[in-house]
Amino acid sequence: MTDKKTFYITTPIYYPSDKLHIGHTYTTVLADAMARFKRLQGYDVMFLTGTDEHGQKIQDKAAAKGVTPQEYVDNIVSGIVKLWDTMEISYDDFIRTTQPRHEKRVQEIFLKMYNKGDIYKSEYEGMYCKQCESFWTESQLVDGKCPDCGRPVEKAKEEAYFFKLSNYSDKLKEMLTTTDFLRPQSRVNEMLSFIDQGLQDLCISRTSFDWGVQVPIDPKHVIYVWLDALSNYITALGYPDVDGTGAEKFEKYWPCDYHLVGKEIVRFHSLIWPAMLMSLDIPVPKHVLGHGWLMFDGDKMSKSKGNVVDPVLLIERYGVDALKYFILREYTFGQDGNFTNEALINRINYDLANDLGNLVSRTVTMIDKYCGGIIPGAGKEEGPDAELKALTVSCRDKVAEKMDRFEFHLALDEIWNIVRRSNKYIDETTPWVLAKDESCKQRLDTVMHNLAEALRVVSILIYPFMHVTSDAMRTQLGLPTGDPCWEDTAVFDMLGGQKVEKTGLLFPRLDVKAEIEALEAIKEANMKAAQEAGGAEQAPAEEEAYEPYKETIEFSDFEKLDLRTGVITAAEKHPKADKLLVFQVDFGCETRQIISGVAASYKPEDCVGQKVIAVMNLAPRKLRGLESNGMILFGCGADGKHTFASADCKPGTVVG
RNA sequence: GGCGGUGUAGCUUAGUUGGCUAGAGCGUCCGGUUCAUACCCGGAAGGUCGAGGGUUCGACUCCCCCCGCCGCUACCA
Repeated sequence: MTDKKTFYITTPIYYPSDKLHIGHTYTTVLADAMARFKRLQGYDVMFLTGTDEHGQKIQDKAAAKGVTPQEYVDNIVSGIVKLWDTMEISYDDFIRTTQPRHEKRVQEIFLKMYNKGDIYKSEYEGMYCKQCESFWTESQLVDGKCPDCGRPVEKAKEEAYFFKLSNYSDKLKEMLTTTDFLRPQSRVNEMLSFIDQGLQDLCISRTSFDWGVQVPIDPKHVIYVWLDALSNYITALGYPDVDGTGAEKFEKYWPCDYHLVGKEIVRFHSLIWPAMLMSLDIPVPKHVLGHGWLMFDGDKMSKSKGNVVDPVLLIERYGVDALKYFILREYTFGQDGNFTNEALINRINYDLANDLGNLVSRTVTMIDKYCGGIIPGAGKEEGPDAELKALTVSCRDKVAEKMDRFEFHLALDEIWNIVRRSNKYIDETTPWVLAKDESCKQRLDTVMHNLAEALRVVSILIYPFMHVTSDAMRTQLGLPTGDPCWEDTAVFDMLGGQKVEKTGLLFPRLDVKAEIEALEAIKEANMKAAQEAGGAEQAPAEEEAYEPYKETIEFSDFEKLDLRTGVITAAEKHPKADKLLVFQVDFGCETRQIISGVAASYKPEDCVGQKVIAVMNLAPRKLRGLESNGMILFGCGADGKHTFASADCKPGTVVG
């Protein structure tokens, strides 16, 4: 038992159906830096990450590969663990939703909520996206497809258990408005307006697949995604205490200090998750932090485009610390960031090689040359000494302040102020001039001492962000490596007598042009591979091509459709809807008004004169106040673009 | 359409409760230095702080309106 203040931070648990990319790396690196920083400050830290391994998608993928779901996820998860090892992520626990410790507790959580009366059985009907494991109401669909991933959905109906999310609307609103639970603040309004539109109860079980945690009171159901996945944050701490071993960790670390999540899952973490906890009568987390996405050359990264950045490749080329530094220094938490190879190489060269690396190199070299390799003790203060000292020892508070606001980039910038000031200090004191004059030996020693001190402090401050480099610096300064002491950043004159050790360059300077060419070449190869990928398991675009056929129908079913050609005689934007165009279509015998959701693909004026095929006998329906009488057929691309389906014949011709 | 965010030098961006010549990094130009990874240090040029209007002694900072971009959300028979 200690009295240390605790700090609990989590990443989302990742879905192991694909290789992780730099987006996952981003979240995890942020969490890792924060965890390491808090440990350095003396907190008792619990840093949790893991994997969310259930669901139909994994069951399907495993089946396609001819392995069991467990074998399938074991394989991928081992890769994820390896990646975090490579990245030297300092997690304290790695939870997998297929572990017994999780499964039995999720069942218990289900029971608790059920006994509370917050879970009821009903029937779910909706459009289901396998990829996202999400049901959507028809109105949520985009072009009849999953609004999240754009893939086709299928109608599904099944008996299911529901969580009374709607019961918690008021409490959630109160939580969001009276606390700083959710950051950045701009997301709060989005959540509030989402609540105001009426929260629907949440479907939390499925019967259509069985790769999941069994519902304890109804074996044919498995617990479905969010109840299973979100619970990891407490099951990992041993809640609920199902085996009588006590939930010490839960007592100690809950409520969580920070759930770090990408902006795409902010909603689940700030509505469903707290509501679940309210149902369980346990405190909600202190904060949910939504961060932005990393884009690539201004584009959203996606497998199908082949512009996914592979962290392993970058680590192999530049080292863990370089990649971490770049990620933490270049981007602002909460905002989207743009990843470019040029920015990466530039950061490495300017900040790491030129500024920090070169500073260490020149300092150690001079101590070697001028002081026989031994760091001199403190001397008389003069000239710029005071300024260097003051800046150096005051840095820690500024860093801590920035870190408390998750401003990693500003925290690093603060540290680099010491680096920049030190380089300037060398120019001001000109040690090489002092070295030529024996009478200046004392001053020279003092200058060398001060530089070594500044570097010592830097080596501690960068530890949470770049511990490999921190250790390397300390080795060169003749200091012990391993966990440095936070308190040592507040004092200046600690060194004297240590033997410096030249161990080589911290960061070699890169040939910008050559590196970018090399990275571009790799990217080109990836894009080409993505395009040529025959394996349907790769790109969504490929899956699109193999979109499963719908159920076979009889000719008599087909005959029910009345398809005819027409020509658009007038088109205008729907006055009350952004995505809708209102067409007047001449079918020979009559002109009808038909509305289509294609405003993103066509300008009204470009549609006039367009020959179309339409379903004539579809029941009329009002859309935002205007009646649509029939349906015009379009080809629907994966990117949401529509193309008119047409036959080149005169209006009114029957299509069949 | 509703709600919210955002728009600052060529690029990336700081700017707390309105107040000294709007800061920084990269790029560009000029100069200095040689301990160091052709690095480092200094200086300069470059901003109508998206457009317009208002409040004020004074606004990048507050108010109104407009434009651009982004997010959430509604409409896609």
